[in-house]
Amino acid sequence: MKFWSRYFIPTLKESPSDAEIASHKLLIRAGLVRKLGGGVYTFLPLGLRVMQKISRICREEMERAGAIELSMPHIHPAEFWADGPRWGPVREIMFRADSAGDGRRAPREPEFVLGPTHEEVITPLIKSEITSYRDLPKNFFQIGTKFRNEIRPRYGLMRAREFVMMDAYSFDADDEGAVRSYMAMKAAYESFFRRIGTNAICVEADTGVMGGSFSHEFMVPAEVGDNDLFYNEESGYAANREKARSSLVPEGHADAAPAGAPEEFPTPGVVTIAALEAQPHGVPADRQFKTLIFIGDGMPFAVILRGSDELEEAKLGSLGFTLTRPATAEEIEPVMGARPGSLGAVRGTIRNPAGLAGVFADHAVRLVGNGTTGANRDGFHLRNVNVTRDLEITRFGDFRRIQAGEPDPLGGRPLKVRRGIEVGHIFKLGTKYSERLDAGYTDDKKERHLFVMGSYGIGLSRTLQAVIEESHDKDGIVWPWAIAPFQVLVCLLDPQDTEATVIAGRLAAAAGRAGADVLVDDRAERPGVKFKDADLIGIPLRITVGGRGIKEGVVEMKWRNAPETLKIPLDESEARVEAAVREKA
RNA sequence: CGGGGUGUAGCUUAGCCUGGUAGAGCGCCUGGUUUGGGACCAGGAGGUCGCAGGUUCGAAUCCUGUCGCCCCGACCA
Repeated sequence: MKFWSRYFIPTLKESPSDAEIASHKLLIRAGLVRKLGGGVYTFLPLGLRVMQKISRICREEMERAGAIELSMPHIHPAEFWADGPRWGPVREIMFRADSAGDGRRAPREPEFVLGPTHEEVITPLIKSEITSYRDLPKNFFQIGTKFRNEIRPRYGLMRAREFVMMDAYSFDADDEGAVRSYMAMKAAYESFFRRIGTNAICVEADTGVMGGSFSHEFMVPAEVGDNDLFYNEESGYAANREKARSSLVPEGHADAAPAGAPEEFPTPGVVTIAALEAQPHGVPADRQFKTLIFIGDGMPFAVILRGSDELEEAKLGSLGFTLTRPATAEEIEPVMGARPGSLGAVRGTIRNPAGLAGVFADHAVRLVGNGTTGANRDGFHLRNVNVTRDLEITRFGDFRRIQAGEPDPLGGRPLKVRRGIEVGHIFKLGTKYSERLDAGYTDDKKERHLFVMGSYGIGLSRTLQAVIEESHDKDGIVWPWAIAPFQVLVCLLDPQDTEATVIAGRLAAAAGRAGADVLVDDRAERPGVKFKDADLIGIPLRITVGGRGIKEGVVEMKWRNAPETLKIPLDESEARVEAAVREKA
């Protein structure tokens, strides 16, 4: 039990000017956190209590799923990262942790870095500690601080430079085992998010810089989220934008009947889809082929889309290049024979086909019959172009950015879209890390195999804020019971009144006996101030003890998420409070 | 890192364009009146106007630089 007057809950009437979104304002106004610098926050007592509750539930669910807790260092010798597979892409977000030197010079290369995640630390550890199939599978997790020098920290804890994360790493003997570990984590995540009272949705996700074979994200729906998720409740399909597919091309689709042979026609100055759409040419965008050239690991390749579609660049990851970027006009011309705006993939028109690593077409281009594309000759296009007959396609794939309303890939129902906050991510890594670090075990036939790994993360501090974003009203936070910093607030309106103080003490004790964390507002403030603060900090159950009620022989019970105030006769009050708490807990 | 914005008391801010003694609200302290949804009255403390140069008789205000913070983009839990 805590007394407000002796505790520390610095609430604010006004939001600081640097807070933009509701949850960020409330974090600060309700006295949960204070900013130290950009993306760096102190957890005040109330915020810490919520973090601890979230962490505890997370720990319980991870342990229940068979994961084992450990704790790895926050500073890592830099060579652990230099030896790893992703030093390049990750180093720009890593903090270096060197000796400060003489203040003028710092070592050119970092000696230590602050851990942004721990694959590079745990894999060598397990490599040296686990050598036999008898010790597999294993799944290790930890809950602690991560450091990432985000290019742009934002929205309070939502994207911070220092944040609290649960990260877990599974090691299995084979792929089948790795899938089992992955599924166990997926179930643990679902249970965790449900228990803390958030409505996180699991979606198919892109693996990004982590690499690996497949992945899911857990998203809390919110307007301020920075990711679009496409879904259909009936089919159960859900994926984030980078991964979302739709089934635009019907099963058994055949090319349209050719209207004739491809025919070159002059299009001086026409270098955009829109220009070709306009008169005098009048070719609708969805009858055009869009030909984009990228460089993948140093080699140019082409991507073909419908003129009306946009490329989803993340989907190029499926091509297997480790690094892709758009090609420059200077790189394109020698290979294609023309500059951007006049490009195409019609057989025989590419100047140096051997110079291309491939021509990859989005499935949707198959819908284009007798289309128009660049002639690989500046100022000319080709009409009557048909996919199978005319285009030089290495293979089809999913490359386009999808739109809400398109048919979902499972049942063809319209996809809906909404914004979401990514709070958790699970990856099936496969052998990417174990291969690079040569981490493996010996099986019962004395043969050596690589560990098949998975890695799993939940942004716990981000989750805290996502819950606020999801659960607040105009007056303040509405905490779910399980993670509320206190579950019961006994609001003692007049702490000078001895009788009321005694009653408040008894009710607080009763709530505590029933298992609630209790806060007693014993401040010498006016009732209005106390009520406003109570709503702001969002304690689920408020018990008001005041002179007016006592005169009537009642105390009042009010749930934060319900409008009505219940009057409870004094002689029943302790039992009623206990019962209310037990029902929740 | 590119683009935009902003920096004045613990918080929210006015003043800046058009240079001339730095103002308000909230919060805080004292006294009084109040006391069931952010009370009222009176008094008070608190600011080298982010920092460094420059222009000027004189700079919060104009100029240059620099730093912090916020927003938009790529990235992420």
